[in-house]
Amino acid sequence: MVAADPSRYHPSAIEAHWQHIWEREGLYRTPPPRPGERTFYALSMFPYPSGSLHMGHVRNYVITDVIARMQRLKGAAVLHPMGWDAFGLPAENAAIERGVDPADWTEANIRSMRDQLRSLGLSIDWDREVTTCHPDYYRWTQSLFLRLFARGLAYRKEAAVNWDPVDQTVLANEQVDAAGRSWRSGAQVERRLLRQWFLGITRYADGLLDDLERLQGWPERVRTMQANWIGRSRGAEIRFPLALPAEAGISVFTTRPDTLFGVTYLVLAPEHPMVDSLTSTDQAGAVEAFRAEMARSSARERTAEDRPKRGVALGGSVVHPLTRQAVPVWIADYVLPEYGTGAVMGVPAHDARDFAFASSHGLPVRVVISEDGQALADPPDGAYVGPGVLINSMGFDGVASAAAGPLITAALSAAGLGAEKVQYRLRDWLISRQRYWGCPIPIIHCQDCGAVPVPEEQLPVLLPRGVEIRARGGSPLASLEHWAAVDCPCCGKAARRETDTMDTFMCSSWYFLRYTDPRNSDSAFSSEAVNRWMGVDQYVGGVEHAILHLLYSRFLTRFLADQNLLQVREPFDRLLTQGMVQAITYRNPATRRYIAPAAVKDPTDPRDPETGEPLDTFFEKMSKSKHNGIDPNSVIERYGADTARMFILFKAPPEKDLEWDDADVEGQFRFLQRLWRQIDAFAAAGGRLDGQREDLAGIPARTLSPLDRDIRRATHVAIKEISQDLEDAYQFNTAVAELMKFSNALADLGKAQPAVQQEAVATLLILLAPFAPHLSEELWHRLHGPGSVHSQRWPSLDQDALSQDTIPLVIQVRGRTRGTIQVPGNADRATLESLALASDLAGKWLQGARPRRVIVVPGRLVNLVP
RNA sequence: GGGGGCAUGGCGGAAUCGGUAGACGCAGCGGACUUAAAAUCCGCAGGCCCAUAAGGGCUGUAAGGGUUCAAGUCCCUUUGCCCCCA
Repeated sequence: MVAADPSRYHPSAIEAHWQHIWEREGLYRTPPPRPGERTFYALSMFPYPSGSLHMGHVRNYVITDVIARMQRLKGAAVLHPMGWDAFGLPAENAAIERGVDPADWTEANIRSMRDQLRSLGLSIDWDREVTTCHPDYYRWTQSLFLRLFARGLAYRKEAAVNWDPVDQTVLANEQVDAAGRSWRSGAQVERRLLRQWFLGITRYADGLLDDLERLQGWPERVRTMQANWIGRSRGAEIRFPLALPAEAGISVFTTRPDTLFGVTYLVLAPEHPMVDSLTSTDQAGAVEAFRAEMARSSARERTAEDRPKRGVALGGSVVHPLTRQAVPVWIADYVLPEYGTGAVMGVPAHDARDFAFASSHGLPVRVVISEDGQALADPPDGAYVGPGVLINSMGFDGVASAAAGPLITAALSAAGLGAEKVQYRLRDWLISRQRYWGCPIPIIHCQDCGAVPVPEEQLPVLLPRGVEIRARGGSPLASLEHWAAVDCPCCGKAARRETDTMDTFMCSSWYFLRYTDPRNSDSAFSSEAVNRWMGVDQYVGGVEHAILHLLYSRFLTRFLADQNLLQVREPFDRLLTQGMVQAITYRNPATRRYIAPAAVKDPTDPRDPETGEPLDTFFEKMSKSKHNGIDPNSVIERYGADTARMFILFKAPPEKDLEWDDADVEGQFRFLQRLWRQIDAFAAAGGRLDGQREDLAGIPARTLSPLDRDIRRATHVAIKEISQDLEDAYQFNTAVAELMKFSNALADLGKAQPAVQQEAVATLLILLAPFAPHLSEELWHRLHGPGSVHSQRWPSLDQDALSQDTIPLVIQVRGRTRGTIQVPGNADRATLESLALASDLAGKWLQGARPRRVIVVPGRLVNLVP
């Protein structure tokens, strides 16, 4: 308890006080769950330690904290940890720009962010903190890599990769945006051929796709996004031989084998190995020039749909597998080497992209499907992609297109020129990064033995300290001879370490497993601990991780389950994707410059402080460039963490975007002050929460005075509504509204009998505890409540307390509401009908007519239909 | 282009299985307290219309249509916005 000025609410005084006490007493240390005890794993996506907490973090962690606190009150053993996604480029960029050591920079950021997190009053067990850049963590990331390597799921291959010329590193496809720019540096990404490490996620594609259906606790749209990303399509692989009956040829994948007879050309990726042998001498120059140009542009650029499809004929041709006619071969920008077989068959009549390509290059269009089976009189003016009946297709004419695919595939199969095939959009996961500040890949390259794993007992392969990091020139580790030079663990000869580090998504794809057993030095986690806590009951984070982080985590969880290292195959049972925190933004429409809100004098008529021009206003995600960021520290300093928490929860439902509004923050602060005064008045009148409390549940509601009964009803309505709001869909906004209603209903609290007062106040403080943990704890102690408010039991609902002698009944006439009458709360249908018919409202609106039909909804309404 | 979602007062948002639309809050207005202001407390409040008033009527959930005793909620069409994939 804090002494100063007891009648006023001073959050700054009480919050630090209670944070200190909770920590000292270990209130939030995860209890070892007893046998049979219900466990609950509440997890927030751990942050990158950038050094400053922003409002998006606050929203994320407050949501998870409310859930964790509520589960504790409901008697569960709760795991609610926090950690740091601590490898990554910003630390390295800081090293380049300011010469600081990435490790020092990261540690300092973690310290300051940890302090900021503490000031929010989160019920986190800090003893379980996990930091991915610490050797005692990344030792196990390396071990995980070696497990994958041992099963052939980590492998090296030469690949055309996305090269970021600014950050001097390779990027995964997912890290390149639609405009072909790096997600981090914003640079135009180039394509290069490099030998890189990959993880075989495609081997798990079917399982990852099929099990999405079972993730009923995930938002539909996240599951859809993952399904699209995996992109399974069924079709056929078809071989176009160079000549018959020759063996060799070009294989294509198509989802439309039914259009095979419409093929008028073939297109290869410029990088396809067959390009040289199919290029005629007179086309050699044009082909070479085109390939050189393609090497400079990214995959996204090449396939962008709004630009013309460019290509060059090679001069050579292949043979159609069924018609045996010659098919000319082209190369074009829109075919990518790593996609399918790197070659597609061109069917301009039935594919929009092929039609566009054929039109601009004068290639013939051959219609083989028509809606009614009749041949078309005129050449089509666009591709027909719908179903129909085959024409011009040799023996397949008249067959429905849906049935034709398997028939044609079977014919090809018989000829040894094709087979059914399932194709995925998902690629294997490229994890090599030519950077310093990441987890070293524990591999040694030996002239004789090849890629040799570092023996498990030699892990971790420590990241060397004191390394000079330059802006350009690839991996800093590669030039570190004393580090890279080692003996081969197999043959003992001089060998060289792998100098690439891992994609940080690798580190963040298993951290939730480490939390269950964070200090284990013998293994990544014990099976006992991991199986006791996994899967995560509630995962909370931003929707920006809907694809990558969540898919990678699912993949590694499945892999470890296959290794019998854990029992669950899916890591996250329920997922909540919280909306962005937005703030008001001002922009001068003429200059397109953003104006800081502080510089705008009159928000009702916002004008440019320099020119006086009127400004556009809208809500956008907080960011430095838009000058609209709100610093959580300043909000906490001014109003306290409890107000910030309440505001964020109340202002919008958790999955929707939230518009920051200072006036609403103020309003929330006022509510907490009002609550404080309310409880203070109760205390001043001698109210306490210690000692034996009378059990009101046994006393029938009708024996209480009307006021006692009203207050009890408000108490139990609050229990019912708030429990419901926190049960299935997390509706924190309406839960806070119910707390306000409850408080408003206690205006005459002091006139109620002591037992009713005590029940109301204790209930109010316990229901409030997950939302405003400091305020509720302080008031609980002022009233001499036993122990901590956070160690109480969630109040249980007394149905009888909700009962009312009379309730309003809506009278409708012909479905239109005409008013209400008071009826006994327990009246049956017949009584309700006769009361409704006898009412003044019925008399007025029916004017003596007898209703033809009467609909009675007990407890709600009676509808009279004349 | 394909897939998914959303649209409710001046604003953020409520509304269980179709059953009094606008809970709760912000902003606003009126009153009390005060020398005054702030703070606090009490009250009003979707729109339009009638009435001196008490009160009453009509209308209203992007637009249009449908199902139903009853539609913000279900179905169809249109428009606008957002997200994902191309």
